[in-house]
Amino acid sequence: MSLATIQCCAPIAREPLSEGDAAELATLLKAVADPVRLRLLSMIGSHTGGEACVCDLTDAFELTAPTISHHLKVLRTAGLIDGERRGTWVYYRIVPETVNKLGALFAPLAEPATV
Amino acid sequence: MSLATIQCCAPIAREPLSEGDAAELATLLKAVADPVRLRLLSMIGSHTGGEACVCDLTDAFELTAPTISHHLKVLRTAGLIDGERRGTWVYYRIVPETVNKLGALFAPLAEPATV
DNA sequence: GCTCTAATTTGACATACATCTAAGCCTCTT
DNA sequence: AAGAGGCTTAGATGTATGTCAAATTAGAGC
Repeated sequence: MSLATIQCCAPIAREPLSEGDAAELATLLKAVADPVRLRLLSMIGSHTGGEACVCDLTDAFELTAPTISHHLKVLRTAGLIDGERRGTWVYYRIVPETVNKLGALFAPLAEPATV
Repeated sequence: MSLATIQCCAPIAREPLSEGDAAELATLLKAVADPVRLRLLSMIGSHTGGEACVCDLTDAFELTAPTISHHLKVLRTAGLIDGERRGTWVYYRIVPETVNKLGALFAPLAEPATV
């Protein structure tokens, strides 16, 4: 790691995003830019075993099952979660690699060391 | 820092977000969940001196000045950038604290150490 | 096979949003 | 003070999106 990598700002502020990268990242960000989907994501990720049943998620909101299902589909299409049917129920879990993409985009490259 | 903080997942996956926190974060994320605004943010942040003139930004897109102005306003309202008029031109710069909020939300709490 | 529950899909609707044109405001220059 | 350039605001319009009700698929158990 060179000194050049030590600076104050996130990767998004290091160099201009290409049009293509921006479009791809915007799609990912749109998926999480909703209060219900943020809560779904955090509920799935923090649930025991790292996975949650749709039934648990639906009960936690004052929304209909189709609406929750819609939001889960948006998250799954974006690659943020992955679903699996086991018997009667469907379980979702987080895809950490995709979440990390967002973390990398906004994470500061270094702490404000001595300053 | 205790051992408990060393785990695989981002803070969003640590515990369920409250309704209020989710709403606040969603507002912030909506501001960046647009390809034009992502590029604006990265162009401003990576520009020499950490600030960019609106004129530079407008020329970089095939969009009208009012549209760019609108996007800048969205970013500014979200607290992601801050603008200042100096003479004829208006300069924008990034507000790192706000960007860091997003970084903190999605950043893994620890590297996949030995695994 | 039939029924019940879990979850998704479809279609409709109201709202939110990205974009443009036209108009207005601020600053510098002449 | 009058004009010109830079930027924002206001209003209009087409598209995208969040939500629900109704219909559909899938599995479990009787």
